[in-house]
Amino acid sequence: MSENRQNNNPKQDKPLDGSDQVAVRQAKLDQMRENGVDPFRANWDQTHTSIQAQALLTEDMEDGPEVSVAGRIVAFRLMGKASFLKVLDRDGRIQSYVRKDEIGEEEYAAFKKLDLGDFIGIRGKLFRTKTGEVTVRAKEYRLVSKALRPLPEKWHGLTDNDQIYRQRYLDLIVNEESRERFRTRSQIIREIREFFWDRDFLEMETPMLQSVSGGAAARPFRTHFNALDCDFNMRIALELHLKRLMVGGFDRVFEVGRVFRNEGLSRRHNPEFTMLEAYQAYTDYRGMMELTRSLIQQVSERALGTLQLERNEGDTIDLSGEWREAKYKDLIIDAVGRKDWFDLPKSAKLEKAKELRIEVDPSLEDFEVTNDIFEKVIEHTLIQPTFVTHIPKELCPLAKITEDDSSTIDVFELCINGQEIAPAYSEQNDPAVQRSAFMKQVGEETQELDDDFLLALEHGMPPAGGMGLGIDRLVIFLTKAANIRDTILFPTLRPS
RNA sequence: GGGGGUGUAACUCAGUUGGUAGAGUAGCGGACUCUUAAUCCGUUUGUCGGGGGUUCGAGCCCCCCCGCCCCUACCA
Repeated sequence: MSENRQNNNPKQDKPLDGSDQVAVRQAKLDQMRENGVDPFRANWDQTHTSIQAQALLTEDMEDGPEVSVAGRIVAFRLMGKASFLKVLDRDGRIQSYVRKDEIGEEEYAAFKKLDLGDFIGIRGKLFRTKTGEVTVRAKEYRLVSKALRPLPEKWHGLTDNDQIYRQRYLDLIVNEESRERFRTRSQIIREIREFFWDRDFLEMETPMLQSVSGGAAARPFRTHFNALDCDFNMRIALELHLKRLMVGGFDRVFEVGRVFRNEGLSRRHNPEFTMLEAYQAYTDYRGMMELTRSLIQQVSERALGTLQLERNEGDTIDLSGEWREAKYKDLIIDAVGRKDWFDLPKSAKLEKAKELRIEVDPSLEDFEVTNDIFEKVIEHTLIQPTFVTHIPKELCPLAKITEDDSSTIDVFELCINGQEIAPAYSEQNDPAVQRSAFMKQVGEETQELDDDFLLALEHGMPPAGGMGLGIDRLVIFLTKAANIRDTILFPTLRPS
C-alpha cells in the first residue's frame, strides 16, 4: 500500500497510458513537486462552508460577496475555456465555476490536471448560474491535498458491503445517506446528553477493564494485564459501577459508553455496542418510565424534528403522547390463548410452544420456556412503543420484587420497532436479597458474582430507578437503518 | 454451527450450449465559455476470489479452501 512508487514501480519506465490510475496520479504529483508546487499544503483559509456560502446569496440577489471554500472535488466538468466542479465539505456540496480568462492560461492548464478526489481551495465571488445554482466564480484556486487513489464510481457509488465497512471513508465520501445517518447519530447522542444535563444528572465514566464483569448475563471478552499479571474482562454493562456511585452519593448519574459482549454477530448484534445507563435516586421504575419516554420523545423531536417515524415496512411508529403499558403475563396469556398458562406444568408449556412452531429446548427452565414465547412470538410484534411490565423475577436479579406479587419484579422492558430497546428497574438495594438473587443466577446463567459490589450495597444505596438503553438500536429505528452495522461507523469484522 | 446466495477491469455490472473477456463510469489523448451522471471523437486496463480436477479446450462443469450477504442457531 505504501511502497514507494516513485522508485520501485517498473511501470514508471513505460509511458503512462492511464491503465494504472494510481501511477498517473503519482506522476502528476511528482511533476508538481518538480515545478515547486506543494501538493499537500499546510493549510487553506476556508471562510465559509458550502451551506454558509449558499446562505449568503438570497433569492433576490444576482451575485454576492467573495468567499473562500474548500473541500474534495467530487464532480468535474471540464471544458476548453471554462469548467464546473463540485466540492464536498462537511456540510455538503457547492459548485464552482472556473474560467481560463479569469485565472490565466497557465493556471487553467494546471487546473485541468487535477483529479476527482483531490482537495481544493477556491476563492471568488458568489453568483447564480442560469439554472439558479449558487456558485463560486473562481478568482483563485489551489490544490490543497492530492488524492493518489480514485474515488468509487460516481453514479452507482459504492455498494460492496465489505468495502463500505472496511473503508468507511469511501462510503462517507460517496453515499450521502450514510453521511446523513452518522450525522444524525452524533446529533442523537448529543441530545441524549443535553436531556440528562438538563435534569441535573452528572455524566460519569466507569472502568471498561474489570476483574469481574457483572450487570448482565453475557460472555465477556477476556484480556490480560501484564503489570499485575492477572486477567481482566471488558465490561458487559455499566450498571454495577454506576450503582457504586449512587452509594457514594452521586444520586443522579448517567454514562454513555461502549460495552463488549463475546457473542454472535447479526443484523441486531455487534460485539461492541453503545449503551446508555442512567440512575436516579428517590424514584422507581415508574419514574424511569416517564424519563425514558420523555428522553426518546425529546431526542426524536430535536434530532429529527418529528415524533412520527415512517418505517421501511410502510407503517409509522407514533412516539407522541403516553405510551402503551402491558403486563408481561397478559401478553403471554394473549399469545398462547390460555388463562391458566402460568399454572400449567412445563410439559404442557413445551407442547404449546411446539404448536406455536417455536423450537424450545426441553432442558430449559419453566420460566425460560415462557420467555422464549415472549421473545419469539410477541417481541417482534411490538412495533409501537410498549412498556412491558411485571416481568418474572427469574429474568433479572437486580430489580426489586413487586409488592403485591412476589413472582414479578418492578421493571419494564421498552419495546419499539419489534425490538427491546430499554429495560428499567426499581433497583434492588437490599444487600441480602441482592446476594441471594445473584447466587441463584450464578451457575445457570453467566452473570458473575461481584462481591465488591455487594460490599458497596452493604454501605447503603438510596432507593432508585435505573434504565439502560441500547443506543445503536435506538439509532436503527430513528434513522430507518436496516442493519446495526449501518449505525456503527466501524463495525466488528473478521480481520482482512 | 446449519441452510441458501454471491465473488468477473479502479467502481457498477453483463457474459448464451464449455470455444479463449465485454458495457457504462473512472483514466489517458483531442474538441468544447452555463455544466448537473455534461456532450462529442479516439483509446488503455483483467491472476474471471485462491487451489486442484474433468476436458482437445473452463469465467461457465466437479472437489477443497477463503471473503462477503441473507436466513437460521447462539445472544438479558
